[in-house]
Amino acid sequence: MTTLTTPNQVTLADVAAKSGVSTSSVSKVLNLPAESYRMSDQTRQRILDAVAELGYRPNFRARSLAKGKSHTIGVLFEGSLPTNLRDGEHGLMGGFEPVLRQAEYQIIYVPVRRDSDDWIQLLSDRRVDACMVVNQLVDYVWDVLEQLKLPTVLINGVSDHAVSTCNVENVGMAKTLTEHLLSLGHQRIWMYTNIHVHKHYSVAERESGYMQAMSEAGLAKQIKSSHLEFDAFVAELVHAEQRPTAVVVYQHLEAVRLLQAFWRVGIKVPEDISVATFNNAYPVEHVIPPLTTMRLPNEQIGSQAARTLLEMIDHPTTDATTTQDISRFDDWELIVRESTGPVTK
Amino acid sequence: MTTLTTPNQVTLADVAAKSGVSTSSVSKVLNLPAESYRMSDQTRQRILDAVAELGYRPNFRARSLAKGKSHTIGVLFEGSLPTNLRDGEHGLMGGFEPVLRQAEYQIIYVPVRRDSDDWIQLLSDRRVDACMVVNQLVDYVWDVLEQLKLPTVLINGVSDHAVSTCNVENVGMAKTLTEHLLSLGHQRIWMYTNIHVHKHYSVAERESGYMQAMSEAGLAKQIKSSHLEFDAFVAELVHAEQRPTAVVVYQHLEAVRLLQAFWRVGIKVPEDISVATFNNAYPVEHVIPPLTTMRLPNEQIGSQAARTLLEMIDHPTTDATTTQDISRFDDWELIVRESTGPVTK
DNA sequence: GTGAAAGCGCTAACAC
DNA sequence: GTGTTAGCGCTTTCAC
Repeated sequence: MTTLTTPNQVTLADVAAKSGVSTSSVSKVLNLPAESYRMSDQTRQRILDAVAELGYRPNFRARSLAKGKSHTIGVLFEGSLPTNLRDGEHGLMGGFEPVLRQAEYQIIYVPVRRDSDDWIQLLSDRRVDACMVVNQLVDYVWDVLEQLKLPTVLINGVSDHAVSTCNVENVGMAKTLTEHLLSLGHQRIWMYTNIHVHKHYSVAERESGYMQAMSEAGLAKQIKSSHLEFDAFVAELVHAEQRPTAVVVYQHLEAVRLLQAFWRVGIKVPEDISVATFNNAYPVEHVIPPLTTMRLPNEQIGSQAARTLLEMIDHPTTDATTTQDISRFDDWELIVRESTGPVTK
Repeated sequence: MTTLTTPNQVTLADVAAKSGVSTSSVSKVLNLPAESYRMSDQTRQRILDAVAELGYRPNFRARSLAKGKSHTIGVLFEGSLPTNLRDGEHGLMGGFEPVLRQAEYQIIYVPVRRDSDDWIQLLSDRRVDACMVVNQLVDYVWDVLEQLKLPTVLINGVSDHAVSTCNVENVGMAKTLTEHLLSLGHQRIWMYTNIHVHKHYSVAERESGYMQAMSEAGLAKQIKSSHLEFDAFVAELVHAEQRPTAVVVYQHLEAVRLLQAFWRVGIKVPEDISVATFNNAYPVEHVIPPLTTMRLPNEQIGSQAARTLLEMIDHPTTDATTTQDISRFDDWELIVRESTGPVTK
């Protein structure tokens, strides 16, 4: 921790005056690599001392203006702040904020909407240098980003457009989760996704992982993946003549609700049915019973996305497609809790 | 929705050129009230047309530089993003963001720490115009804000210093919640606060409300407010020779955990014990059983805080204490769910 | 090795 | 009524 000096409005000129040089010399010392210009070690030291002594910090805005770069990146999402951006201490934010802060980038969070252009104004007013798009890149957003020629990284989404993406490897993850249930002796395992809420590439991928695991276990005939609304699904399950003994739920929000729904009708978890889901976010650990989940590598994804973006900003290519890089993260982790147990009959 | 024109880098000069006037005229039209200068309606209209036609938007940074104000406000908090800032769609953010956005203020979220001065650098680099401090104003933060002479509003906290604050009226809220339990016939009602986690002025206030309600019901002797660690409290309650029939929990996080703890030891909610808490945040509605809570007026608080802050920025007073205004919000709401029920024995 | 000067896009005082 | 001018704090080119 440096001394808590008054973080006053010291300017470059003050530093220059104090060290008896011009502002341009100070600027060089502060911004350019030492090799790229010539200056006596003496002067350099004098300048550095003055900077330290005055507690000088560059004015972010003035610098942006002069450089013609805003040093701001926009984080775009549809609707309200996605829960995977942050849960508790973690989430994507935990990954990209430190990286961007480190690189002295400012972040603005931008909710996008089809029927308004507030968000376009915002991107425009702030002259953002680049964007991270979270969870999906819809067409009207893509159109704008392309027009603005903004470097873009898509996080946790897929797109037909030539855009770099950072994603979870969902297939393997879902397969692992399903295999956990299989290893407990379950055979009638359903999968549930509230497709009305979650329209996302990962739905198909997780289903695919579930199906692979089932097929490999010789249970292809048992495969059943429901896309009903929540209440309809509960009704379907409860009244099934062959009720499943386990269910893989696409997302923790529905899993939590499912526990409550089962409780209402007297179905015991895990005795009557095991429940497993994705995303080790609050409150999966604190519900009744604690949920077995897959921890997603959100922080890694976030930090990789930020690094990719910085890279794109530093090395702009005219040919957008060459910068496109697709990362898949597979360092998820199965966390077994009490919502899954051995099949009982 | 205006037409989606390319939000290009149109400058004031472009507008000036297009409408055949000087940049200062354009600037006047855009920034000053019509009464404060003279200009022919014709020219004004020509300028307005050009602005519209070119889709001109001022460069936020250039404007800040010229005005010497950053048009940025810092939202300060200790540790990680407080949950009351946002839960789901609501929370304090839902209150202040629209107000500040409307006033064209930018928000930066600043985690503060005693043993580092990153955050001071951040405030300093960005030359924030003012601050909102969330949940508590600790001394080392106050010292800095005072030194920087930053207008400040404290949200959901109290302070000895002369600072404007926006708070919940906790006493009445806790009293109402306790009265709900009393009206169900409960007499042995405990209160629980994990004081190791929550060190906050509202702890005492909520306790006070609880005590008032108990006293007025002639149950002063039954008052018991525990400050133990979570597990110790559970143990104390479970093994009490006279177990309470209801418990008021300071915060929803602990209430959720309490439900789980009771489930583990076979205590039924609400048959054996009723649980009531504060903060109608996720997942109180989805746990087993759904929790009775008080909805806090977070959005109102947030928007009031933002308005107060803008006011302070616009009308700076040399005498800080005169600007101090204390608001207490009491439009909370009791939401009764299944975790509270009539006393059974 | 170092500094002068122009300019980033805008605002505001002051001329005319 | 409208334009000129001088900055805001910084970067960068280029001259010395």
